[in-house]
Amino acid sequence: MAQIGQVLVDVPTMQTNDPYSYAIPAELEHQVEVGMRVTVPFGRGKRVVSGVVVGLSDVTNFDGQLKSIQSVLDLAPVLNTELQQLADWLADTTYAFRITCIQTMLPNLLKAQTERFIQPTTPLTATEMATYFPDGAPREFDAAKLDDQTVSGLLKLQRAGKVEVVYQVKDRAAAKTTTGITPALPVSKLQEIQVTVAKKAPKQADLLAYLQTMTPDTPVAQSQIVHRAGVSAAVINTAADKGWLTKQQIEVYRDPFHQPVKPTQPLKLNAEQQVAVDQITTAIDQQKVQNFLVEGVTGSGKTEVYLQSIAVALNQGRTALMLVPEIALTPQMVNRVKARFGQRVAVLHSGLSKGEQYDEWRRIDSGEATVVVGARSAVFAPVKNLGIIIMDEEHESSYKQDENPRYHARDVALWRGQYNQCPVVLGSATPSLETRARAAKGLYTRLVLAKRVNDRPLPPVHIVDMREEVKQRSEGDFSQPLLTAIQTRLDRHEQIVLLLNRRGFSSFVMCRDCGFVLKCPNCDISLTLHMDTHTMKCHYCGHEEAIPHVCPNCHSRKIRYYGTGTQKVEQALQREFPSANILRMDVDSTRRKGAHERILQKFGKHEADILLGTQMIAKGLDFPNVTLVGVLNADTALGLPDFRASERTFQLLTQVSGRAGRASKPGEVFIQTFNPDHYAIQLAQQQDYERFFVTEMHMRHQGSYPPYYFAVQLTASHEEEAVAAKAMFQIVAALKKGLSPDAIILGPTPKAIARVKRKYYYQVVIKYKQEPQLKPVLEQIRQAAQVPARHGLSVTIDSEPMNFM
DNA sequence: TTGGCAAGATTC
DNA sequence: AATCTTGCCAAA
Repeated sequence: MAQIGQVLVDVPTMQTNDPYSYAIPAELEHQVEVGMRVTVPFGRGKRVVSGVVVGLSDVTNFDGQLKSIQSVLDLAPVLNTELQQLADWLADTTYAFRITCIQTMLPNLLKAQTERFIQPTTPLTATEMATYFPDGAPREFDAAKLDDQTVSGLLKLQRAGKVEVVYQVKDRAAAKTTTGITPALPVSKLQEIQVTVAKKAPKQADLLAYLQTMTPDTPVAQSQIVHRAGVSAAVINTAADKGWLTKQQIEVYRDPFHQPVKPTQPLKLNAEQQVAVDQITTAIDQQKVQNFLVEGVTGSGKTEVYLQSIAVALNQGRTALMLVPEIALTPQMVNRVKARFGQRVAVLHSGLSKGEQYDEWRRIDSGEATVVVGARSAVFAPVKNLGIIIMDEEHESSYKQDENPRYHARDVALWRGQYNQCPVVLGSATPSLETRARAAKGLYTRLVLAKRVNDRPLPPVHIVDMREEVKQRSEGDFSQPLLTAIQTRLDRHEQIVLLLNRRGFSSFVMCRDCGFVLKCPNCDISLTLHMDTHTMKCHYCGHEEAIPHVCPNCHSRKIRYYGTGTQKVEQALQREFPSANILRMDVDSTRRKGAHERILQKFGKHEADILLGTQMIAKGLDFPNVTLVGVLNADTALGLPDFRASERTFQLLTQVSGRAGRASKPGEVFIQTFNPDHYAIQLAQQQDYERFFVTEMHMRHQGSYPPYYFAVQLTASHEEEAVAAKAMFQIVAALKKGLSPDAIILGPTPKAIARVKRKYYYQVVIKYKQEPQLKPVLEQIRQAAQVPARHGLSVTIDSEPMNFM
């Protein structure tokens, strides 16, 4: 039996990034396993923290007095062997702490929290008791919540040894329980009683009859019995008193899906779909690590290919993981999977409560659920024996996490495919350049679905040159052709989707006399006007203030709104079409839980004529009555300092264009732009992904950008601009010294938005092809960043960054 | 000398 | 992250 446990403590720092050795006390010897969470004493005081056992051994190379594991938080490991290895790989490739990686992989509820209490050790004076312990009991000790005087007073008492701090690690993982019922008598006996009470107490007889149908020793929830036997809780209580049945607490899953889904059968595939399914099937059959790129235009039936591929894996007794972007994880989508695979499906996404997430996680962990559908973090679902991994809308930037660990779900999916010897299927109508380039190199098998399932042609796309429009009409967000087109649809009672590209765009307040722009006091960006709350808000830190009526700079009254916010467009639109019903969908109108779905449902039922929204309306919606799609400002993203600006614009325009005329009615698309000649817009009009790919690859080659080069972004931030800048210059010096001359170092430069939440940001981007010294150099920078970190300087490393802002 | 505080080191 | 340790200041 192992004597020593290697524990990663829940303290995310460089110094504690390696496991610490703890003795395993005899009474826990048979309980502790690798992958379990434990609590351990940590530090010279009485501090207790949670940790994860990552190894067992009989020896340790720590030459000191070992402390003992205090308690075990799990009955079974929460990390299986695969996920343990994955955590190590993740920490290694993303430059994140190992414990942070593990926390990210586990459901939120398994993140134990420590609480600190302070209590007297010796009788205190009456005054001291009254001042510090008014309740006469130990109190929670959180320096941030108490005022300075109380804190210093308590610390003084602590130094005098009169009070002590005690720790408690609170595990929040709690399965939901309900009252369960088991028959307490054999069937024959129950039947006997049933006959005697039949006349006088028919309800009791009903209950007795039901009890006879139950499997012995298998409790059924009381609520179920009330429902099925048609008896009240009072009847059950009486029965319990008479000793006919016993009550006990049983664990149940919180069921986030109340409405039953009607099962569906596999659809007939067209030739292209069949080829795709056949190839994927072969890979599953042969347990081959063969990865696929399914490149299918909107409406080409990618989902059906996914579903039938999943069915193949399930038929072989294996499991399936399907990743979709959070925004596409609508009930529409989830129901399609549930309809095909029923109870075997588990869904993981942020819309579920913590408890529901934990329950879905347990259903997967126990093997009860064999199909997992979820957003980014679902890639860590504890599914065993994976037969296929699918990643839909592969190009979506939301697959990359923009906090530590900065992982890309695609990389994790490929790792798990390798581990499980199963194919990974990446699907998109507009694949990322990285993926498409890898397919070109033969790393992925490319499966093209060029035909739309109903053979409907893609809608005609019109480009409206807004430069001309502005010349002719003075101002406004709508061009004449678009207004005419909207009117036509309204007359025909057809629906319209209008997209306002909000990336890098907002409505701000500017003084027309002196040019003063109202800015956030904490961040380096202008405040956005919000008409619903009648305030100016900062989109980065949440700062809020009143709308000025007089310019704070020159006291002019001519301070006006500029730019285009959804609310402003909605008002203008309403003015143009007073009788039209408009639904607005943006960050504000969808903040409340489920608001997103409610708006879509309303629109689906044709309770509105026009759906006006931001990026979020571009994804996966299928409304047959929509015959017109308008993009109000196609090019606001093009000017951004990001080498993916063209790619994002092309993807967005192609995706929205696919939203028009999906059923029997023909559709039409209008794209308003100030850059009508830009290749991203031209090629989106022609829906020509291949030519866009070739053109953009050429641009990337010219600029030495991914996918020709790898990229790493380093960022330093501090409240004082000079400190952040100086740190970045030192980092650049270290990079230049350690890396080969072939590495291209861009910067240091202030970030595009240089100041966010009172901090200044400086960044540098390294582009490289082969750089064996990169990892050690970055590790060294990470080490060096530990010391100044406490003075408010933080340094982050982002491998293959998606966000350059 | 004491005691109060910030910077630095240490945590199996 | 949260202690404990160290080194330096001034008050007493």
